[in-house]
Amino acid sequence: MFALVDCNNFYASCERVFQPRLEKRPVVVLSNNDGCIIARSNEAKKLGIGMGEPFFKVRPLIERHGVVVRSSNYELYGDMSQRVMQTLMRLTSDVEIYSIDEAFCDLTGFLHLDLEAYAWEIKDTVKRWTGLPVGVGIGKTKTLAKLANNTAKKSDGVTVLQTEAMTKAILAMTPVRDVWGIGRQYDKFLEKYGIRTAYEFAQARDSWIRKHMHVTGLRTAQELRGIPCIPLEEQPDPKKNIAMSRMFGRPVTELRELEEAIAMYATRAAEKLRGEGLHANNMLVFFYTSPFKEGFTGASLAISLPRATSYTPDLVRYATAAVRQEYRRGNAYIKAGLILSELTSPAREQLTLFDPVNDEKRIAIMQALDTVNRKWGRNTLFYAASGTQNRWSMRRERKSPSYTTRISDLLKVV
DNA sequence: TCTGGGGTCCTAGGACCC
DNA sequence: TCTGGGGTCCTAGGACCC
Repeated sequence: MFALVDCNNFYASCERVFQPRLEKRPVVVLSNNDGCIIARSNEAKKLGIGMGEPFFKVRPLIERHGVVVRSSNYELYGDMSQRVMQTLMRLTSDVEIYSIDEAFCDLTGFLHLDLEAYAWEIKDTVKRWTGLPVGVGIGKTKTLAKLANNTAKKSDGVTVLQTEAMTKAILAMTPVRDVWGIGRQYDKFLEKYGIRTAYEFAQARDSWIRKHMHVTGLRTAQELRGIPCIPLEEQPDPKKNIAMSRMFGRPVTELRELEEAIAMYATRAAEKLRGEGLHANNMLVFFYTSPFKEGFTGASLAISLPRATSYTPDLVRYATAAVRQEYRRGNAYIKAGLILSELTSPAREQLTLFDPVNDEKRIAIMQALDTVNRKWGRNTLFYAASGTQNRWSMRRERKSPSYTTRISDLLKVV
């Protein structure tokens, strides 16, 4: 048996923990650059504010109903997420952190318990220790636990798929697009063949599913039938890509600003890379103008690095060179970014024959840099290439304080 | 005027090898 | 009458997830 624990309206709920006056009020959280709606409290959902909708489109509705709007505050959400995960690890043994607001638990060692009571204990404890509401779904496979969690959200917060009959009943009630692994395209496809519910999908012929939806689709069907195909993964696999991209706060036309931005993204990506203990062999640099406007254009350049590296100055140099090569005067760029790929572990890399590089010195410099920035905050030390003004940086006009991660933002009780 | 960011897996098809 | 068989590696693109 697996449990899926999922925080309700996670970002919106995080905002509420430290501002209880937002309780019962509609709250939404915006994406980076204050562009789209990415989280909504139940009250906001009821008003008809859709997930992913551009802020400017729903703005009249939001103002009419006095909806509370927040820019996203990942410092806060990341820290609250850790608290939830730590709580779960105290309550059960095997936990897979699936996303910032969700975790799977393997309940193999807990089958002697009353699972429903146990689910309630998880829910109540997380609420008490972190202030966040969660839903708990339990089923024979991860896909069924997900499904149960879906149901839990609509009822009182806990659903356990104990018996075959109950599982079947819930499958028959669930639209197939709500199944984990079935997205918009497959939903459309399945509808053509008259498959509308999770139950109907689970009944489809294996060879037919395999042919049209490949092995992943077949796995999903098997899981719905109660046959586990997707194991719990406690240790995350090493990352295969590290990306860093942002929309600009306003269009960028100057080469120098574009270079600054990409230098900053390269710096941040290099930090992530070192955090994973990996080196990159490949870099993709891209930037483009607005796809919503006439004359949409952009550039992307893949660079095969001559030597695997996580050394910030190297990455900054290649990234800015790519920008200089592909930049075209007269374009108003709205977004830029880079992706590091072919990540390898330094221990098993091939050195080039004539390698003039003093690795020890470079490693020591990066360690010092990371240590200072960890202790004193991001960008305490930074490369001049990323500029000092950053007029292009993203908008975050309605951000709440970093209550749990900055001493200056601590909540004051007066 | 204003439309997010970061990931994974799978397959088909081409290039190439013996 | 009618062009072998069996592989690997790589990439682009499509699907999905949160």
